[in-house]
Amino acid sequence: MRRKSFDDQACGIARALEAIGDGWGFLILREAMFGVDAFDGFVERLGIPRNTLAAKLEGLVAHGIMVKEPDPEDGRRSRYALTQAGEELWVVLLALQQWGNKWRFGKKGAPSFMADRATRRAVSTLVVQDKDGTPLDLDEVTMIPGPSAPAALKRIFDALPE
Amino acid sequence: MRRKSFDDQACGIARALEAIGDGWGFLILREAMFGVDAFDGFVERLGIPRNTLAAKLEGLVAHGIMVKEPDPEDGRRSRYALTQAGEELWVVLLALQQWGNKWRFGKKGAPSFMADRATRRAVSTLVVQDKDGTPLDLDEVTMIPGPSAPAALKRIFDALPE
DNA sequence: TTGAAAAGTTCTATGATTAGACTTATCATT
DNA sequence: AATGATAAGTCTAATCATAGAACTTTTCAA
Repeated sequence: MRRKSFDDQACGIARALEAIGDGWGFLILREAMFGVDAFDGFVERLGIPRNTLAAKLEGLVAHGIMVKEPDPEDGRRSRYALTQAGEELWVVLLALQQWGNKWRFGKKGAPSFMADRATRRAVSTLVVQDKDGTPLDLDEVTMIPGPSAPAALKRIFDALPE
Repeated sequence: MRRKSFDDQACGIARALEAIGDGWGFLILREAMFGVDAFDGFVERLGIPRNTLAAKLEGLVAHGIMVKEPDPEDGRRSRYALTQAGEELWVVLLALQQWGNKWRFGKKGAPSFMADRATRRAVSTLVVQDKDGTPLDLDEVTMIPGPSAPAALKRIFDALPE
């Protein structure tokens, strides 16, 4: 059955996930951020089935994360590029990578990481902080309704445990 | 058909996605981070089918992101709690939320956001920076093979365009 | 002109997801 | 002690998405 839509949820996380699609979406973005822009490029790098890729790219374009344009130098090609919104997703990918590199490779350590192109030093670890720059822990943070939140949502947040 | 595994990919992003599972995985984590710890709690908050939830929770536990333990005060209940690894995923959720809040709610603005529990001010926007604290842009960053990278992977990185 | 490359589309088999009814064990109430 | 309600799943059926591979169409290069 069709997967339930996350988009109705009044939550940026759900909306972001709806736009990206699924795991393939993240991996397509990863490749796009590091140079791939051709259909067959994604197929080769990811091993994704062609029909699946076509559907995922269509979704990313529909959600304004990528744009599709004909290659001016080769009429056979299409080029897929990140929009501004798409580029800004690199923070999400970095967060995923830092977590995966820390927790999913044992003592061998990570086989790859993002680094400053100039110095070739790893990008620094993301930290969550206060407006004043004080680092925050998960238990110091809560979810708060914004100005546009419907009353029902506010009640939910008031009822939050912990 | 069974979705292709991302786990073989020598990349922290793919490994993280494999562990989290899919969109439901992220949403389950979101709820777990803000107080939900019971099976029915997830069902009610997410509207997720019970069998799907059972499968997702099993996956999260198997990957060391959550733990399942009997409730000492009520023999009917199980409690699902985040492990250290699971808690550290909140950076990923925050990145997703900040992106979704910025790009997916139009001019209405976001209906909810993460805030400092004490001051009730929004957590500050995540910034990618250099080891020295200099902010970095996507085009100043590249993917680099780590010490444990197999030779084949190093060749791939050498061949990276841009 | 012939062949290869690029970007999809089409096809089939199979696994995954959904919704809702059902089961089992435990708790609370009479 | 019996009854009903809760909690956490399991089971079943229909529907959907995915994988894998072959196929089509357009464009380029030799």
